[in-house]
Amino acid sequence: MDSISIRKTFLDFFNSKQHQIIDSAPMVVKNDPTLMFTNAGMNQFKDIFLGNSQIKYNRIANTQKCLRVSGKHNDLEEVGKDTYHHTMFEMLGNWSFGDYFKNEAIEWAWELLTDVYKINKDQLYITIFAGDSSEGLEKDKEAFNYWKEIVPEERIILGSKKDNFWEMGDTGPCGPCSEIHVDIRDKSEREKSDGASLVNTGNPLVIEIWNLVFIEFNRKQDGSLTSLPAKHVDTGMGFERLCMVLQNKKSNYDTDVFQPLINEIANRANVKYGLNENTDIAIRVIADHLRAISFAIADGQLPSNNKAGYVIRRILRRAVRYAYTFLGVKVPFINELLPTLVNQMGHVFKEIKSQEIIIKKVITEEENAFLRTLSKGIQKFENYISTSYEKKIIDGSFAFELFDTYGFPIDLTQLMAEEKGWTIDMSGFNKGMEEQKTRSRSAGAINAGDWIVLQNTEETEFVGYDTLEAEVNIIKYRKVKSKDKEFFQIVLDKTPFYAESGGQVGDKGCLLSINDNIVIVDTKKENNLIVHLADELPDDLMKTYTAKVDIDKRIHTADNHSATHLLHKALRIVLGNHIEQKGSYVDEERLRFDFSHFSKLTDEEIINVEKIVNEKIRENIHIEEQRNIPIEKAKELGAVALFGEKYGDFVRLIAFDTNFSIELCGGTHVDATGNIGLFKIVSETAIAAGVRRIEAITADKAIEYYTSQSNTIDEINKILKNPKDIIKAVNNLIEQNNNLQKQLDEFNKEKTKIVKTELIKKIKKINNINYLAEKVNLDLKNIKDLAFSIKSEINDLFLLIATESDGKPSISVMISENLVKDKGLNASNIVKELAKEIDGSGGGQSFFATAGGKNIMGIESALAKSINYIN
RNA sequence: GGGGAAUUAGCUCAGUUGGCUAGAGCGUUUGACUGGCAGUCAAAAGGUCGACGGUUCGAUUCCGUUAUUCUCCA
Repeated sequence: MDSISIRKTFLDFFNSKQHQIIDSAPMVVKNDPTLMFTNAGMNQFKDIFLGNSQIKYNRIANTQKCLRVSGKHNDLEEVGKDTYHHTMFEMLGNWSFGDYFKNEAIEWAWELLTDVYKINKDQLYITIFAGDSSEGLEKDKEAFNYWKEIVPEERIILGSKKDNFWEMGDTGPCGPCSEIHVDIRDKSEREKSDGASLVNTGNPLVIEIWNLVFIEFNRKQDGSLTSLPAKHVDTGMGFERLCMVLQNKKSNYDTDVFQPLINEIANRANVKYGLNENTDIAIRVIADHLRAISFAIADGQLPSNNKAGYVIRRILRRAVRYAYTFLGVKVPFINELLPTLVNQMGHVFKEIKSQEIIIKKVITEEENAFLRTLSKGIQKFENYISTSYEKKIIDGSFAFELFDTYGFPIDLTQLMAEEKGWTIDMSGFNKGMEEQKTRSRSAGAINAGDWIVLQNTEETEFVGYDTLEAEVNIIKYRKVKSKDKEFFQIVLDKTPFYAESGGQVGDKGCLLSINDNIVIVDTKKENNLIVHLADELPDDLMKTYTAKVDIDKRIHTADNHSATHLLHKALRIVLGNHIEQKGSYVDEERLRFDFSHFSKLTDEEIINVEKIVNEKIRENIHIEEQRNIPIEKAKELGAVALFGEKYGDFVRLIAFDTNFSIELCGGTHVDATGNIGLFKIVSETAIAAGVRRIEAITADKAIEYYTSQSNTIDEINKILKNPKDIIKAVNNLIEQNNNLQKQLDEFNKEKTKIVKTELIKKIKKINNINYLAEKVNLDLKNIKDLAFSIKSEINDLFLLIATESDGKPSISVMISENLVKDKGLNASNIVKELAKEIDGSGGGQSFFATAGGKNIMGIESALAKSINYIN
C-alpha cells in the first residue's frame, strides 16, 4: 500500500465511524507562550482539554503536521543518525471529546490495524498502565479487560508511569495510556526470541506504533489528581512509521514517503544511498529538513534571527552543513529539491504547492547566506591556526567564539582541526556554553504563581466588538515575576479588551470602581484565555468593576487595521494575485504589512496603491461583519484565508464592499472606511527573499505627516525668498556651493603655497640643519598639509609651526626622517617638552607631532626654545 | 528575553600599546599598445571610517547611547 492510500484509508476509516475529518492545524503555533511549533496531534485541541473552549464535534480525526525541534521534544540532533527520528512528521489521530472512551478506542484501533491494514496479529503487543502506588492509582483494569477480549493475555504488558501515564504539563488533564507495539524483525529473528521482551527497550524494530491516551484526571497544582467529569480520548500514530510497517521496510527513510527525495539528493550529489554511513546520514538529514522548512515557510514562518524563525533557520543550516561536509556540495542545492517534495505532498497539503516559488526563493537565499557565514568562519579559523601554530590546541574560548559569535558549527571546527592534526579544548568550549545557558535561563525565568480561582466560569465572553466598556467580575488572577518586574494577570468573566493577536496589539485601559482605578497595561492571549496585565490588584477582588478600554488607542488601531485590509486588496489589484500576506502588525501609531512579492515596488505602483486605498476611504464603505459563519461559507464568499492562521470551523468575516475586500479576521475595525481619513505609505523595503514590507500611517498621523512636509516646503520657500521654481532654486544653490567650495579649496591651496614659499625663504641653515620656527595663520588641517609639503621639498628639515585657533595655541613639529635616524631627534618628544610652554600636552610620530594648550602667551617662548634642539 | 560581534571606497575586505596627512583587490573612468573584440600596462576619480555624545593636544581606534545586520542561548 502506498503512503497516499495509507493516509486516506485512516481518514476514511474514522469517517465511517462518524468522525469529523478536519484539516491539519498550522505547524507554527500562535497565542501559546509555552509552544513555538505544533509538536503533537492534540495541540490544536488543548483548549478543549483545558475547558477554555467549547466542543464543536465530539469525534474528530485528522493528520497533523508536527515539528519537534525545541523544548521538551527536541529530536533535531537525532535526525539522520538513526532510521526513525524526524523533525517534521505527520501524526494520525482520532479524538473523542466526552463521547466514546476506552472500549471503542481500543476496538477500532485493533480493527484498523489488523482488518484494514492487515498487520499480522502475532506481531502486535499491547501495553497498559500498571498503576502507581505513589499516586494511589490502580492498574488500568478497564483497558486490560477490553484488550483481553481481543488479544491473548500474554501479549498484554504492564507499563510504568513513565511509559503509560500521559500528562500534558505539570498541571492539567492527564490519564493512563495504552500503546500498541509492533515487532517487525525478520521471521527467523522473531522465532528465536519473544517480541514481548523487547517492547520499550529501544530496539528499532520493536516499536510503538499507536498511543491511545485516556484522559480522565485533572492534575492540580498541589500534585493531587481528581476525576474529570468529561473523559476524552486522544490517540496518535506516526504516519511515517506506519508506512514503514505496512511497506515491510526497516527504516522510515526506505518508504515511499522519503525515497523520491533520497534518490533526488543522491543523484544531485552524485553518491549512492546505502553504501556509506556518513553520506547516508547526510542524505537523510537533508530529506528530513527540507520537509520541515518547506512546511514551516508555507505556514508563514520565515527564517529569521530570533524565536521560531531562528529555529527554522537552524534546521536549514544543519541540512546545508551536512551537504557541505559529507556530500561535498558547496553550492546552494537544497532549494532544487523542492519540486520533488511538492510533487509528492502537494495534493494533500495544498499550501506547499501554492507557495512553491516563494519557498524555493527563501531557501536559496538562506543557503547562500549560510555558505557566506561558513566561508567567514573558515577564514577566522585559518587566521587563528596560522598565528598560534606552536601549541596545536584550539582554545575552548576561541572555538566558542567561532560558534557563538560567527555561527560556525562546532563539529565543523572539530573536523577542520582534525585535518590539521590539531585538537580542541572541548571542556573550555562546554564551559562557555554552560555559562551562556545559565545566563539566559536566569534572565528569561518567568515565575508564574498559581492561579487563584474566584469563580468557576467556562469561557471569558469577549464583548469588545460592540462596546468599549463593561461591568465585569474577576474570575481568576495570579502574580507573575520575571527578572526585575512583578505584575498580575487577571482573567475576567467578560471583557471589552482585545487581546493581542492577528498582528493587532492588545488593548490598554483600566478597571474602575468607586475607590479603585487599576491600570491595564496590556492584554494578551494564552491559548483562548484573555489575560489582562496589571501592575497592581484591586483591593476588593469580589467586587464588580467597570472595564474601560483606552478609546483613543483602540480607535487609531482600528483605523490602521481596516486600512491594512484595504491595502492588501489594493496590492492584489496593482501587483497581481500572487500577493500573500506574510505578516502584519497594527498598533495605534502605524501599520506594517509583509507580503510575498519579488521586486521592489516602483514609485508609480506605490502611488497607485495609495490612490486605490484613499478612493475606498472616500467611498466611506460600511463594514459588513459576520461573526459566526462556517468556514466553507466564508470561502464561498471569496474570503481571503491566510496560511499560518488557525481557524475554527466558525469564523469571523470582515468585508468592506463584498466585491472589494473580504477577509477572515478577529481584529477590531472602523464602522466605515471614511473614519480612516487618509492613508499614506511611508516605507517599502525587502525583509527576506521574495518578501517585502510596507509601512503606512493613517488618519491624524497621515495628516501630521503631510502638514509637516508642507511646513518644510513653506520654510524652504521662505528661506529662498519665494522663488518661482523651488527645485531649480535649490539646484542652483547646490551648484553655487560646489563652485564656491572649489574656489575656496583653490584659495586655500594658493594661500598655503604663498605661506610655504615665504616660510621656505625664512629657513636658516644651522649645523647643517634647515631650521625654521614660525607662527602662521592657518587651520590645523592646512598646517599639516603645509608641513608635509615642505618636508617633501626641503631636506634636513627641522620645522616648528605654531598657530592660534579659537583662542587656543597649538604647535606642530616636522623633522626629516634622516635627522630622526642620524641625530636621534624625535618630534614626539620635542613637542611634548615644548607643550609645557603653552600649558598643554601632545605627541605623535617621531617625524611629525602636534600639541595643543591653553596659554597663547607661551607661543613665543616655545618658538624660541626650539632652536636648542639643533644646537 | 539575555549574551557576543560587525558596520571603513560602487562591491569584498585590511587597518593594535590613540598620531604612518585612511589602504588592498575587484569594479568604474581616462590614456597608451592592438585592425576590432579581448587583454596588458599606466594613471585618475571615488571616504561625514553607521549616527549622536564623551575622554584627549589629537579618536576609524578608547568609553557611553542609538540604529541596522549577523550570531548563540532561552
